[in-house]
Amino acid sequence: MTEEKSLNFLEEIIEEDLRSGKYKTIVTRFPPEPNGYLHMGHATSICLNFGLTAKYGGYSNLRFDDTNPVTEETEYVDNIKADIKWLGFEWKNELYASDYFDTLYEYAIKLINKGLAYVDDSTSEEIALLKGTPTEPGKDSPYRNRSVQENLGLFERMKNGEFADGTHTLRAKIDMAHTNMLMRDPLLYRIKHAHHHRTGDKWCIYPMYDFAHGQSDSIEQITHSICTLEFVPHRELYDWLIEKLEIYPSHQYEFARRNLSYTVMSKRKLLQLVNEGYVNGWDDPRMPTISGMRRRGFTPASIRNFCDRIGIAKRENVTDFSVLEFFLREDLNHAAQRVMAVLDPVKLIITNYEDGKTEEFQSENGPDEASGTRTVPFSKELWIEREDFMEEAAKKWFRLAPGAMVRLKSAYIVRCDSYDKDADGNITAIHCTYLPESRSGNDTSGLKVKGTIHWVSVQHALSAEVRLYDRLFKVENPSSEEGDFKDYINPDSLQIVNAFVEPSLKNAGKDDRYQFLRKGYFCLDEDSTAGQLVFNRTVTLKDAWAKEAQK
RNA sequence: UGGGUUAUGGUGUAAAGGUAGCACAACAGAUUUUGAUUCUGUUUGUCUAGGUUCGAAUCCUAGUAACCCAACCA
Repeated sequence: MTEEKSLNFLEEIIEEDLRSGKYKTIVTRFPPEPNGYLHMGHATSICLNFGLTAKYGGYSNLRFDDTNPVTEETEYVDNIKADIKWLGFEWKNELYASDYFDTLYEYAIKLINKGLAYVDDSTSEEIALLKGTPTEPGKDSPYRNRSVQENLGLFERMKNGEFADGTHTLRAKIDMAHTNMLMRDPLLYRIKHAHHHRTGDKWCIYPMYDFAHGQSDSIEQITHSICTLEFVPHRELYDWLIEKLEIYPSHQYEFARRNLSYTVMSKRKLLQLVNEGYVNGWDDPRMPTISGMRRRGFTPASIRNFCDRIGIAKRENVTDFSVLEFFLREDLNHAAQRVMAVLDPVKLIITNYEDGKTEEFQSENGPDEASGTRTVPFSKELWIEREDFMEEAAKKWFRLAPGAMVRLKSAYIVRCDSYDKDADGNITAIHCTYLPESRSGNDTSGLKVKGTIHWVSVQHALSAEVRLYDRLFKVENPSSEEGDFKDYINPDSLQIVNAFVEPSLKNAGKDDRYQFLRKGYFCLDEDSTAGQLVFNRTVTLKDAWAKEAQK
């Protein structure tokens, strides 16, 4: 069986580079800025960068792009590393752009000596003004033609801390009339008297992204530097700097960032959700962050499979959330232990079952024979799901209704005889008779019932808090709607219920995955304690009845 | 007449002049002690207009639309 899988455009480039002998082996890097948490968009990049070197040989570095000390913190570094490991990837070297600050400083001096960089005393407003606009050329700064000696002296004084923040910058000397705004004498260094999470107070000048990223790539001899489409205009500058500096020629390639429907994926927006209390932190299970998805119960494999399947290209896109859910369910279907839990309980009383009697049934743990069985206790009074009973059976309804029969999973067939209602019209109890000869495993009743429902024995049940999560936004693309994206938050994205779960869940483990039969996939939340079980719903099961009911 | 990038079913992604394919979604059916899973089948697409060619998603010409670029952020 040779299944031919087509290549994406990056794989094509790499295969050509390998074939032509341009490279013997490839090196990529994942370059997060340690100023926030990783999200699903980063996962795409991680899978891509690490996946490429795994496929073609070579290795990937983890490099923190820590050139802005004001926003960056070590706490983020640790979380980012944990997230990448959890996703299942290993970097060859853990590196920091700040490791290269000395080299970068020398590069700057080289540029000054070549007459290709100058110190500008303009304020940021003045610089912006002289920059022009996309449709109008810029004008030269009055400081543009300083001598090499003067520039050298000023740059050194910048480094020595003789100037206040914002008073001087080092700029490349390219062309103020260039059609590419980034080539209009871009800033290379700025003054920031700030404490850096790694270099401390050694520096008060810090390189800009454009004077750090490509140079770091070059220093690490990255062969394929992969980034998102908004960096396309930077490539011209990326190449210019490498050429003028005469350093190892890394090459930049761009792909379109991945968007997911019903969520937002920018650090800025996610930060707002956290800061303004719409969610409970970066790892809130509704967040598209790696940590949030982990807490929600996503598996690393489901995320990796998703990234592989949706592919990579250069056009704008919004991937349907259902694709992610598909890979989640696919993985969980095999990984999850089956258990019974009733989320919206109503009491079912078996009138012809002996008072005080208890039986034990064996129920399968999973779809594969190998997953084995577990013991579930049964008695006269059970909790069942309120939605599994209808006073008047609908068309195609094959659950409980007056006169109707259902199978209690792994136990007996019961028939509904009557039910109790309170003054408000709420069902308070359902009375049934059971068929002793329909015992699961040796059913001699000869009856075939269409419906099977889950249950939990009242006297054996454990109570648990269950957090039911739904999509965070009501619309597919909150960012493209009128007004503020937060206006489209789904008010029902979290619903907390008190459920009854089968006693085997007493020993639920942190990494265990469960399928609450017929209800969805769940995992233990970190808020869970010995006295109070707390479960998160990862994702529901597909529900054919819900669709039928809508008709 | 700023520059750049991109256009293939509802969504994502293939097809390097030769049968428009795959996945998700949707729909129909079979199996089912989970209305799950599994299995079978069906619907839906090349931005527009010209041109080259026996033959065009692909090549040419002219349009159109969307996105990115004017942070001492990355």
